[in-house]
Amino acid sequence: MEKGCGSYEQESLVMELIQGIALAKQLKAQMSQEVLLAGDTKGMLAERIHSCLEKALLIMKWGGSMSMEQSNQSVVPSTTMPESPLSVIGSPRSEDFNPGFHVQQDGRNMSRKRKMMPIWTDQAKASSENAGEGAPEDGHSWRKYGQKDILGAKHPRSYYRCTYRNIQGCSATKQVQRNDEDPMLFDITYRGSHTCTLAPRSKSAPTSPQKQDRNKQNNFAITQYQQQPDMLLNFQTGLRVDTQNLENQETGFFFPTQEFGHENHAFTPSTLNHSHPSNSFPQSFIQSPATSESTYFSTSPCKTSTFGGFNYGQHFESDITDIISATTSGTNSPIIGIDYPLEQWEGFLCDNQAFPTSFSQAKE
DNA sequence: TCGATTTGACCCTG
DNA sequence: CAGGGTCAAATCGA
Repeated sequence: MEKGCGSYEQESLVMELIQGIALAKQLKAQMSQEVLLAGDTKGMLAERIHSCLEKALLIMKWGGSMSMEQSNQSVVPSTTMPESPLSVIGSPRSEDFNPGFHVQQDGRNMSRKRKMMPIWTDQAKASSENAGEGAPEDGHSWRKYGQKDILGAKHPRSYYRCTYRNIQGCSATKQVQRNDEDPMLFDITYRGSHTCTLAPRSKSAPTSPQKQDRNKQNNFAITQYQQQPDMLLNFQTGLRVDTQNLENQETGFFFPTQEFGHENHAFTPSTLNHSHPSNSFPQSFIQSPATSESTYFSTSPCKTSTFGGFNYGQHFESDITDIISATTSGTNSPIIGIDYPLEQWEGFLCDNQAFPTSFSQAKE
């Protein structure tokens, strides 16, 4: 794989992120008691900082992780959101690195692909509108393809895939199941990320030709982890770095995808390896498809998510090697890289020692 | 008519 | 072999 920008800088970034995580943990710990007494705003903020730092770290290490062995230095996420009953899905599943593969008719490929899927869990509370109905709207267009009664579960599990699967080979799927304890809650498990460039359901997010050109220029083309189109849009058009409002912001820390804005998402990668980030800058964010839109269109103000399932286990390396080679050697893969120059990241990181300060979406 | 949903069957994994 | 995940034909509805 081609190296992106210098690994030294990237490693430094990773170190900074690790430090940030540690600091956030400290902050969270110190605040925990008062949080219990005085509401959770600060605690939530700390939690979000922590979670987002972890996420950022994972992002930073994403590319490098491909060639690294499992490390005991993993930054193990220690917490989930207090209100989240979800735990990390820690099974050693990785991700769908090549959504460009069409729908496999071959069962072996399919199972292999299934194994490679990244997994997020999310939890959304049913709104009054959709209470008693299906899964809450998350801004993406899903098509139900199955339903199954799950052993020990009171409610059946529904299976959805991206509507644009056939058109663009988008491999994103999700499973929706009502929570046993609270039927108003939906446990949502996402697999794979959206590779479709068609506009999400609730807003138009056209992919400009310039974006694709710039992607080529950036040449970060790690394509195995595809982006949410809306996320690309966020990066391209809406991202701004706000280093001043952090303390004033009730909701504080916005990740570029916005999902941390007013929803309580806990990003808890099951594994964050710490080793040399020798690969190019990771292009892809691990992002819950639901959350990319949910800030705008959330059906619920009470939503938690957990990211997990990334475990670069023994099978990972061999699996990914095949796919990486397949992907990088090809020229017609549906590459959608982050449309955000690395220099901007670096600048951002360098200019904000207390990284992350605050991402927020520039909304009109 | 076409896209979405339902549902029984089949396949894969552990 | 059991259970979960997906397929695909049948059905529904706009």
